[in-house]
Amino acid sequence: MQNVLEEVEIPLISVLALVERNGALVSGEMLTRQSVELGERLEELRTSVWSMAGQEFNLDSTKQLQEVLYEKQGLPILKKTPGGKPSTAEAVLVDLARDYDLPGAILEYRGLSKLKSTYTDKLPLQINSESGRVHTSYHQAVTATGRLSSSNPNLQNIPIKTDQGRRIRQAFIAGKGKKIVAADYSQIELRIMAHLSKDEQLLRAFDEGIDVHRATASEVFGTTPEGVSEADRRSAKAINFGLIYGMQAFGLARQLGVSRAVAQNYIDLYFERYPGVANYMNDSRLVAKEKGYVETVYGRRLYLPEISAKHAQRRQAAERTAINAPMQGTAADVIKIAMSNVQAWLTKSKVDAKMVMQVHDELVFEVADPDVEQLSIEVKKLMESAVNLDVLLEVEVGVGNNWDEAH
DNA sequence: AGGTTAAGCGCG
DNA sequence: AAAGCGCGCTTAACCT
Repeated sequence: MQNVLEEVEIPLISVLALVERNGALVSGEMLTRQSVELGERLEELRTSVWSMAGQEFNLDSTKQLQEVLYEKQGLPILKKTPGGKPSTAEAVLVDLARDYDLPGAILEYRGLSKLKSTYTDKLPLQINSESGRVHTSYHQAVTATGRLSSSNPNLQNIPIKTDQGRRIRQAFIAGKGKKIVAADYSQIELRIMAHLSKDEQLLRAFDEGIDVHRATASEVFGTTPEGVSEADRRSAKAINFGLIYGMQAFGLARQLGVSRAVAQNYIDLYFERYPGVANYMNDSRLVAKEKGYVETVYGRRLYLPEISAKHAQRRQAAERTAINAPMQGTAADVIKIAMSNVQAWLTKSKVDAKMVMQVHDELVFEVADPDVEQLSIEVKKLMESAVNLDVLLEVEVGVGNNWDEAH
């Protein structure tokens, strides 16, 4: 088994070097403009928070914020940090925002501040003056699961979830006469869960090419697929993601804002409908305990010494890792194989295209206009056929003038 | 002054 | 927050 990984990891070294050298073209001007706008907005928010709080303080200071919220304003302490201090984390402030004005304003400030300090301020400074591009470093031997990591700058956490965040992504552009092509594996970890668990119901869902969250919702909540409400689909999506991470009723309840009993009921129903998945979860824990490690489809191992720990919290954490690592790790193996195959094709085909980024389940290319169609077709084919599992892999390809448009 | 940790949050 | 997995970066707080 080990040699399977060597066949992937060793050629990948040169692919990664090439991707790093290619670099991503980023418009420093666009980002700098956004920094100015964000600065003005943050200034307004700061003043408004100060007036709500009845005092001036440093919004970036956790300590001062704790004093203002919990001592001066007397808001209830819902959770504490591991260090025993009252927490001001996002999830806590979202809770508090239902009953008070201040937490919401703090959250807006925090969100925008993060975008400015990490992205719009910093990325322009990291543009290489010769290439006009940002050249990240990809690390092949950092993560526990076999994923790559990216640093200086990290291009695997560029914003996308908010409108302001997407504006940052819009600064990742294609050169003159070129396009950005982004190719994403669709639901790859869930598909791998279907492969590993051999659950008939889940395999069939992917075979039929249907919306898997909708299918889960219809199974768990006992409706027809067409009759699934938006809320039920959202719950099913949370269940599906939660399963990949080894989440239990407590966490699902928190995620969905329902009681623990209701969450437990959802999980019970799920395992009833997808018995193969239930077995797989149990087997993962057992295998980890017996062998001391778990492995991906291609034999990448993760040793879990704490799987037999007396300390329940640590043991349970190891159990969650035992469940998650084979899925996350197999997905990582798959995209690495795809990257090697895609680069081999790029090199011999002479299309005017470069692989410029990898973001866990996504590959990003910069492609000359005339070659966009050919590259899109070929990359989709190579990614979907990188490996042969019991479940189909599906890749979605998007094209645009910038990274945001390509999604 | 400079390094490390804690808290928080961006992404898959 | 985490009884939800994997990362890296920023600021403040803490320490030598």
